Amino acid sequence: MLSVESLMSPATARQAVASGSVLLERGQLPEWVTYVESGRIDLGVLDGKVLVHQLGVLQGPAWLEAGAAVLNLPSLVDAVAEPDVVIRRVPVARFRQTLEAMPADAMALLHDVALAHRHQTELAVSRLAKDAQSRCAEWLLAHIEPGEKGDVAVRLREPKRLIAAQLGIAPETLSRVLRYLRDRGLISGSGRVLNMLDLGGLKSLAGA
Amino acid sequence: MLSVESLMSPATARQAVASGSVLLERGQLPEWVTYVESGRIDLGVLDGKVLVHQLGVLQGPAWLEAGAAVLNLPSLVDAVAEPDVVIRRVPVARFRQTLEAMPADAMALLHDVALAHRHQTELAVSRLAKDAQSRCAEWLLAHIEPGEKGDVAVRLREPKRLIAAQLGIAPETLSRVLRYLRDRGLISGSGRVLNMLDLGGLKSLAGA
DNA sequence: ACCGAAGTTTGATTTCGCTCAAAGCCGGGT
DNA sequence: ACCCGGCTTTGAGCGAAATCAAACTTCGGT
Repeated sequence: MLSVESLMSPATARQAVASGSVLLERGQLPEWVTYVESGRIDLGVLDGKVLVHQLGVLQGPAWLEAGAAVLNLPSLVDAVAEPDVVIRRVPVARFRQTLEAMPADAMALLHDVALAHRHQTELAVSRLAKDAQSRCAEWLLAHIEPGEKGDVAVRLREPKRLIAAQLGIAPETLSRVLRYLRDRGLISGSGRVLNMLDLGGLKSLAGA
Repeated sequence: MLSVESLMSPATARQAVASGSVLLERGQLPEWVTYVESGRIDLGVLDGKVLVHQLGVLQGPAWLEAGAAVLNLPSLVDAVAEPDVVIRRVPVARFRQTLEAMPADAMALLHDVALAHRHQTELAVSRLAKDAQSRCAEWLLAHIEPGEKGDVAVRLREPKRLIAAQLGIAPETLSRVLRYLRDRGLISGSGRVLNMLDLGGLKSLAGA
C-alpha cells in the first residue's frame, strides 16, 4: 500500500534527518513532498520547538501529508522527526505531474490517503465512544504476539510516550491505565514485555 | 471537486430517502457506494436507532465513505439521513472498475478523499489546540456574509444542533458559548441571523 | 562505574465540556 | 387557533483525562 516508487526518480537521494528536525510547518505551502522511508514522525501542533499537542505518529514508510500536496494546500500540522529517520523529497511539481501521467500511482496514492483517513477516523470514533481504559485494552489485544512458550505477550516496540500518542492520550494516562490493569491482575510485567493474563477480562473492558 | 459523474451510468436512479434512514452501518462491508446528491447525512455511532456519538455531518453533494469502498473495508461509522436527502447508489464492483478504467475519475476521487481527510484533520487539530469558545468564534468569522447595510452578519442555515456537530461540541455547549459572546457584546441577535459587533474581539478569541 | 538526559511513574489538582433534567420557544399541520 | 414535536436554552452536577510537579528508573556514553 505504499509503492508509488516511480514518483521519485530512482536517483532521488535518501537523506538522514536529525531527531527533532521540523519537516513540515503548519500553514506553509511546501515545495517538496516528503516520503518517509523509515523512522517515525510526530504530527501535531508545535509551539516554538516543542510539540504542545500531539495529533498522531506517522510510521515510515509513508508519504508525509500527501493529501496537502494533492490539493496544493498548506499543511494543517507540524511534523517533527523522531531519531533515525530517513526521507526522500520530491518537488511538488514533479509529484503532481507523475500522478497525472501514471494512473497506477494515482491509485496507489488514493489507497494511501484513504488509509490515512481511515486511521484518523478510527481514532476519532474510539475516542468518542470509549474511555482511555477501553482503548488501551483494545490496543493491547491488537498487538498480541505469538508468545514464546504459550504465554500471551505484547512487546512494546516504541517508547510509551509514542504509544500514548497513537492512542490519543497523555503518557501519564497510559501509565495509570497500565497500573490499573496490573492491579486487577489482567496483565503483568513491568518492562518492555507485558503478559496478558486475562484475555476475557481485557476483551470485556475493550468492548465497553 | 466532486464530479466523478461517469462513475454512475447516466441512468442511475436518484432516490429520495426518508429522514432517519440508516444509509451505512459500522462494520458492514457495503455492496453499494452511495453518492449523496443533496441533503445532509449525520455520521457517528448509532445505538439502536439513535446517534449516541456524532462524528460529523456530511453535506451533499459528496460520496459517502468512498474511502471504505476504495479499500474494500467495512465502514467505521454509521450514517443517518437528515430530512430531504437524495442519493444515488453504485454497485461497488462497478465503482472500482470505473476507477481503474478512468484515471480522471481516480484523480477526482483522490481529491475528494484528501479533502475529507483534511476536514477531519482540521477538526482534530482545532479540537486539540483550542477550547469551544475559540472554535465557535473561529466558525463565526469563517461564515460572515456580505451584510445588508454595512452590518456584519452570520446567517445560520442549519439547525444549531448540526452546527454544534460540525464543531465537535454538544448543542448545549454551543448555546452557552453564544450566550457568553452576547453577554460580552461581541455579537447580537438571537434568531437565525447573528450580528458580529466586535470583529477584533472575536478574532483575538479565535486566535487563542 | 559514574554521569546526565530521556523516559516513566506517581500524586495532587484543575478544568472543560458532557450529561441529565426541566422549561421555554417556534413552526407546521389539522 | 390550537396542539404537538422538535429545537433551543438554562441550570446543576459530574467525571475523565489533562496539567503540573516531583521522584524514580533506565540507558548510553565517557
